[in-house]
Amino acid sequence: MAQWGIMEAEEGWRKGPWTAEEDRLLVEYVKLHGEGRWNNVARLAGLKRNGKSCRLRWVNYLRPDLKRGRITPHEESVILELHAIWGNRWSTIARSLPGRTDNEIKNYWRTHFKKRGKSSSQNAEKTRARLLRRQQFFQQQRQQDQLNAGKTDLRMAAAAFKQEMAAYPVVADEEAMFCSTAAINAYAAAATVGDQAEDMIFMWDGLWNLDDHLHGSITNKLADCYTNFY
DNA sequence: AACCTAAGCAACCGCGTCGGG
DNA sequence: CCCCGACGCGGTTGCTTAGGT
Repeated sequence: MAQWGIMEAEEGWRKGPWTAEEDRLLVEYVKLHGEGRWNNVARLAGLKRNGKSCRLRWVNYLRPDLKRGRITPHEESVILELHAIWGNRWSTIARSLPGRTDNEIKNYWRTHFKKRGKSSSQNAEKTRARLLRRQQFFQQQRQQDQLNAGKTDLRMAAAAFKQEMAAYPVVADEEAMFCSTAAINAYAAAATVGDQAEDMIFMWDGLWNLDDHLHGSITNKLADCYTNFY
């Protein structure tokens, strides 16, 4: 790959993509000296990389406990759930997903959930389709729980949410779209219960045009609603 | 087949925090 | 108490790949 080109900083540090040989040297270094003291790598391992670059390469790519492959639906749901709680604190979220890095989660979030402006209707369609798949997953996961839980407060929670939503201005710019775990779970729960799905669909739709600065407060309120479900 | 665009992802950068001297 | 180096985190960049026209 010619990504970034092959660069050398004025200090003599190499930049850009790592070669297999560099990877091997770094792995050898960590085997011998353990993680940390990254600024020693250049001296002890013969790498022309600064410590920061070495640490990043190790943490995000070379660590043996890293999980390869696609994010599973379960992991996706965890990401959504924790993002609703923690916001963009990717490292905090990553701690709950063994084998996944903050960088990976951040990239995943940005790619799948942080929707950008243009062709917004297309984006909306794609996201709704994704939501549907997610909903199917939740349906499987939670069906049993729902049956056991007595599936009571759904309509009440939806009504409460409608009331909350009415207190906030709606922004017509889909740039501000975001996903809320509470809404997703609520949606999934609604689908599980079936006859109350209409209210939950309203809940979801209400989230499409929220401005970013409302994210926190809305998320908290949704979390409250969500708590009421289970 | 050629071109275009969006998605995916590795890597960089800047900044904040922490601990040792 | 201050300074400085090491480290960690979140945001951003830009190249590659995949899919669509």
